[in-house]
Amino acid sequence: MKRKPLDRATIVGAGIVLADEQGLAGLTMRNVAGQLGFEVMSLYNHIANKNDLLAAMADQVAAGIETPPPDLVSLERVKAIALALRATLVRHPWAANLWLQHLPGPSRTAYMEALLQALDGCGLSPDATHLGFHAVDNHVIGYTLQEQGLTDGLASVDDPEALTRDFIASMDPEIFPATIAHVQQHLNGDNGDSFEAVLDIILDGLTGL
Amino acid sequence: MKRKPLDRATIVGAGIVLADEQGLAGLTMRNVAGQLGFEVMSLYNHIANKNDLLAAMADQVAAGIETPPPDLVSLERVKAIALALRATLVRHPWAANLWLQHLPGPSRTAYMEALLQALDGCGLSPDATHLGFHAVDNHVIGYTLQEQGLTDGLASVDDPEALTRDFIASMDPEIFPATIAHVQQHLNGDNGDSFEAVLDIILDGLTGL
DNA sequence: TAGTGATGCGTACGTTGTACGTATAGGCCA
DNA sequence: TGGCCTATACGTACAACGTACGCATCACTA
Repeated sequence: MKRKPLDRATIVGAGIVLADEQGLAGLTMRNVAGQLGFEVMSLYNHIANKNDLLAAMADQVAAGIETPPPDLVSLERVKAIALALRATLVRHPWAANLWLQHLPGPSRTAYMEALLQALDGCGLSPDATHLGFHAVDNHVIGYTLQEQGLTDGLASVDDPEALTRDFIASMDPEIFPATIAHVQQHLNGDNGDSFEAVLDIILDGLTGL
Repeated sequence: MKRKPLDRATIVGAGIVLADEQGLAGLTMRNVAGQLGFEVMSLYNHIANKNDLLAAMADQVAAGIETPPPDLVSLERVKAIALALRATLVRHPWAANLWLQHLPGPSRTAYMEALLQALDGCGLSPDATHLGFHAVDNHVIGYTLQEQGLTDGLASVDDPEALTRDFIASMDPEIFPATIAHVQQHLNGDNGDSFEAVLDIILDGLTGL
C-alpha cells in the first residue's frame, strides 16, 4: 500500500482535526505524524517546527469564516461577519488562543480585510471605523475565549454544572451576594444570548461617534 | 545560613516574579525552586502540581486590583474598576491568559463582587446588570489579551515596529487596501486610547437598555 | 549513467513535570 | 528525658515532549 506523500497542507489539516478532537494538549508532533501514518521527523521536511504548525493552523481556521452575501451591507454586514467569526471559533475552540500568539497569515488577513471593508461601508467617521474593527474583533475573540477557555483548562470535566454549583457553594453569601446571584443566573440559563446583546450595544455605539 | 522555610504564599510570589521577568515560558518548577534556593521537589510539599501553582498565581494577581474610593459611584465606579483591572493585567501580561483557564479563587471572586456591586449601583435593569458584567469584564480581558498576546507569543523581538512594517509590506495593496490602511494607522500612532473609547461605548450602551 | 535534491525515518539528546522513597528536624506526649 | 510522629527537604528516576543530526531511498535531470 502506497501512501500519499506528506505535504504541508495535509499536516496542517491533520493538526486541526487532532486539536478539534483532543484539544491542544493532545496535539503532539508524534500524534500528528501517527494520525497520518508517518513518523515524527518526517513532518519536519514540510514545517519548520511546532510553532510554525500552530501558526499555520491558526491561519487555516480563518479560511473557514463564511463571507456574507454581497447584498448584505452596512452594519448588518458587520454583524454577519462577527457571527461568522464566532461560529468558526466555536467550531475550533483552541483557535482563539492561537490567534493571540501568532501574526495573521493570508487567510486571517482576508478576514480582517472583509471586516474592515464592511465597516467602510457604514458611513462612519474614520476614527469610528478604526475603533469598530477592534471593538468587534475583540468582542468576538474575547467572548469566545472566556466561554471556551475552561474547555481547554478544565478539560474533561464530566459534569460542568456540578462544578458551577460547587463554586456557588464555596462562596460566603455574606461576602459575595452579587456574585452568587450572578452565577445562579447562569445556572438558570435565563440570560439570553449575551454575546449578541453586547455586540448590538457596540454596533449601536459606533453610529453615535 | 538558615533559610526561611518554604510555604505556599512564598512559592506563588516567586512564580509571579519569575513570570513577570521571563514570561510563562521561563516559569519552570526548577526555576521557581532555584529562585528560592530550594530544590524542585520541595515545592510539592506545598502545592499539588504546576497547574495548582498557575491557578494560585492567577488568583493572587487579582488581589492587586485597586478598589476605587467609596464615594465613586454609578458608572464612574464601574469604569474605575475596569481601569484598575486593566492596569493589573498590564503589569502581569501572562495573567490574562491564565484567567481563561482557571476558575476564580477568592481574590478574583472579590473583584467580581466589586464589579457586580458597582453595576448594581447604576440603576440598570437586572438584565443590563448581568450583561454589563460580561461586557466590561470581557472587554478588559480581551483587549489586554490581544494587546499583550504577542508579547508572549513573539517574545523577544527586538524591533516590533519593523515587524509591523514587514507585515504591511507583505500584503498586496490591490487585495488588502483596508487592512494596510488600518495597520498603517497603528504605526502612525494616531489612534488615541481605543481601549477607553470602546469601554465608553459599552457603558453608554448599557444605560439604554 | 551519474549525480542531485527532496523526502522519510532511526537514533539520540536536553528539558519538562512529577512519582516515589528516604533523611532529618521539631514538637508533643509518656 | 526519651521516644515517636508528622511536616518538610531532597535525590533519584522516568515518561513524554520537541527536535538536531545523519543516513537511506527515490525521482528526475543533465
